[in-house]
Amino acid sequence: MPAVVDKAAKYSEIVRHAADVFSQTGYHASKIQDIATAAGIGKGTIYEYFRTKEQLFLAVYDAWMSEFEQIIRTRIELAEDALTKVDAIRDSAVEFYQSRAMQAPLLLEFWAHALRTDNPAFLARINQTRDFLKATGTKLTKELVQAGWFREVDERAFAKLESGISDGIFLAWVLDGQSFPLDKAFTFRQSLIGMGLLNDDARAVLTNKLNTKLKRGF
Amino acid sequence: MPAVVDKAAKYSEIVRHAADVFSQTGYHASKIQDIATAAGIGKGTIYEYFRTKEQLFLAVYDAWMSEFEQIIRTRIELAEDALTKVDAIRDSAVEFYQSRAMQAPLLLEFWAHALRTDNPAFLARINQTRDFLKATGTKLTKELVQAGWFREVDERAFAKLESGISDGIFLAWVLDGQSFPLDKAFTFRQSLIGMGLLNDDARAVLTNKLNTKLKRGF
Amino acid sequence: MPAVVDKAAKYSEIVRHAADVFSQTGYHASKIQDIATAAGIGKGTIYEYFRTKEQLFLAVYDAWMSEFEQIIRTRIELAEDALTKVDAIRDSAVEFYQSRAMQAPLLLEFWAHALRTDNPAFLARINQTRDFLKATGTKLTKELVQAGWFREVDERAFAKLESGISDGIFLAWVLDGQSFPLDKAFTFRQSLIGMGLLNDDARAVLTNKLNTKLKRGF
Amino acid sequence: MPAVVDKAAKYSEIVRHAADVFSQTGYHASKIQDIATAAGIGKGTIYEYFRTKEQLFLAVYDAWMSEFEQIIRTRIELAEDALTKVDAIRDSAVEFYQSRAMQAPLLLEFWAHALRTDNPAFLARINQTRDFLKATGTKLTKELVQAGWFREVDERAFAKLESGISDGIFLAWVLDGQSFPLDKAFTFRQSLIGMGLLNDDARAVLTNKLNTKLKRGF
DNA sequence: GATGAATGAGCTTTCATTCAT
DNA sequence: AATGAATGAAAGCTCATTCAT
Repeated sequence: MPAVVDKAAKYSEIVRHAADVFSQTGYHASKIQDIATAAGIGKGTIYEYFRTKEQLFLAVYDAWMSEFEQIIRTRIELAEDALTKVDAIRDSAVEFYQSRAMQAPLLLEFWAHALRTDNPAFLARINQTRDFLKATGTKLTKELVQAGWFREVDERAFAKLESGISDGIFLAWVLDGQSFPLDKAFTFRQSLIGMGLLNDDARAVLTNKLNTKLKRGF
Repeated sequence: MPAVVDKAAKYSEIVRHAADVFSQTGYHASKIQDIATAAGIGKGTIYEYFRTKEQLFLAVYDAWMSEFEQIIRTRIELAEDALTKVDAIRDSAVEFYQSRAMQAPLLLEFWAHALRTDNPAFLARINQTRDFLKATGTKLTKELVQAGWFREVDERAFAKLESGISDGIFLAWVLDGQSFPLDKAFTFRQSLIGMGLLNDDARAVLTNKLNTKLKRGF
Repeated sequence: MPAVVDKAAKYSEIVRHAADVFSQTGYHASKIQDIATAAGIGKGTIYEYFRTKEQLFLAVYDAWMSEFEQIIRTRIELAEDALTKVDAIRDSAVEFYQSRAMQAPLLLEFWAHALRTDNPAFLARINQTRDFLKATGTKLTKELVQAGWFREVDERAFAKLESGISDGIFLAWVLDGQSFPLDKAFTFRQSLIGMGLLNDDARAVLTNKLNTKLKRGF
Repeated sequence: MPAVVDKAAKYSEIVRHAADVFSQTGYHASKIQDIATAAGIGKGTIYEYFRTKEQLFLAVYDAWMSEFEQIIRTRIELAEDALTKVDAIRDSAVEFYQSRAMQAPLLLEFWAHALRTDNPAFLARINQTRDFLKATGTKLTKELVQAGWFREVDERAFAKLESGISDGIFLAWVLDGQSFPLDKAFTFRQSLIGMGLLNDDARAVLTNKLNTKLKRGF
């Protein structure tokens, strides 16, 4: 009666340990043997589940991003109005990244690798999440415009920018050795954007609160 | 009477070809022999100028960033008022990245490597530019606030965010296969931020123009 | 059903071929690939059994010296009295070296290497055999003194000297291109030493035989 | 007005520093650059005086051995009778080796190299000294026999053995980390040999003194 | 299915030697 | 004569991947 009975469970088990080892050591410096040892299995067994080390790398990223998307999806569904949804997305991102502080550099490695490898699956997987976020953002922006909160704006462009900004803040956070509070930075950014996009009426209502946040920094 | 007479010139020559090869092939996949061949010199000669492949990588990044900083410095000096300086920085970044579209992925590799290597010089060099940009941004923001254009804001936080946003847009541009015009994206971002930070008076004056840009997207 | 079934057997197999290649070509000039080829295995396989080329060198020496010690141990046990033991040691050394005439220069290389490397295991292994020989010689000398054959002498010093003399003769033999009969040289040395250490009574009995040997030379 | 004016002086200068570097680091680990730096000259200059690194190694050994031979020659000439000459040779060897304790391992390396290189000059140079010592020893032994000190003995064999014994003691001294007094060991050896070869009359006279030395050890 | 022994392509780095100045 | 920049052969070692058991 082994703990792991089916292929899918063992697959996940390997991905889990690969994620640990890759995160700790980096993709290039990690050895298949290390992962096998961490997973308590034989080196050859990994090749029963993954054709190459690269495929395993992809699987790790896929697992993370699938979970990330799922978290956002769940939170958005729970949110009742557009403004709450905005907060839900922001909180999802912050929590996801913060809970994976150790793994963060691996995301950079993944992006770098995706731009170099011949395997198109890497960029494809990246774009899958980007597309999801852009679609979600676009839809949400439209709601905010229609609800009268936001002034008119090219929603797709705005969503794309927002997505990029999130990655940029994350990047700065990682490169700075995570020396500033990620949530505060995201909040600051939201105040700034809000101040810009809010309609004059909404803005008038919120101006004090936003001003305070802008002056506070992060 | 050789074409290259002094060590400094040869050093730069090697860095130049290393930049080419690394950009084309990626750091890990590039072989020292490739660089030597590209530079038309012997493999051993490279080691007369750089102790390791890693050091050469660092030199490539250093050369780029030094030039980047210099461009911004020059442009800012030429600018007469704070608003023009803002444009100068934006244009510098856009032009620098666009002229190095091919090399862009290497920057990602550099960041990823910096987070993994034991050599602290990598993160140090990254922070050198980041610090320069943050300092420049902070100073400029203060000017804009004092000149009455911007409302009050934590300047350091704002500069840090702006720097992160630039990287984020760049990242999105690279990962998207440079499928959107970088300058338009930067302009869009500037309009958005401007709309948020501009004082009510300035905003009133510029609102039409900014609205148009926000609606146009990128 | 491979010819070699367990790790220990393969280990010995590699050591055996390494001994051949090292002996033929010398340690520095031998390439790991040469040894692998000689052993009919892949280069990488050697590294499954030995961490470095140096370790393999040590293993070769260890195998030789272990066998050498074993031969002496066995012979001494078979000998019935002290004088026969003396002959047993002499014969063991002569036969061991003669049967390894080809490998002899490698011993010099080993000694030279032991004095240079940071790895203390080399000198340690050398001293293991030296200590064994010194202990054996000391014990034997005591027996000869107590039995009344030898006059009084500092046994430890004598054993140490004897050990050094053996190495010295071996060294001369190797450097002379093995141009004189090793066994004759050892016999000559034994006559000389015997003539010096024998008690007056024993000496009187053996004087003719010893004189003959001394006049005969080698 | 340079300190070194002629080729011969510079040649010696290079050999001197090469001896230092080789002794310290070992032949294989020493780099030509190190020697050039130690000698305060350019790397290329060494090649004006020595065709290869190997030739330089040979020159170092040659310089040492020439000096060694010269010392013995001088001392023997100063000695008045055969017995004093014996002491002169012994003292020469002891002093030479002791004054070069640091360089001793290099002699081993030289021997090992001589047995491996294609260059016959190495073994030739070694034999030059060996022949000198054997000739000197043979002549001296003949004198001692004729003077009635020694019993009859194959003088060439004895001289050869003595030479080997000296190297053997030296070897033991080096491998033991020079942990015993070299002069005492040589004296002990001389007592032992003397006790064996001395004629009955001479032996009777010296027996007490020799017995004491044998009991004292080293 | 699981394993790990075997493999060898691959790559950085070293350093003796050359030779243009 | 002296130099040191340039060179490239050379080799130890790694590690992803295979495959016989």
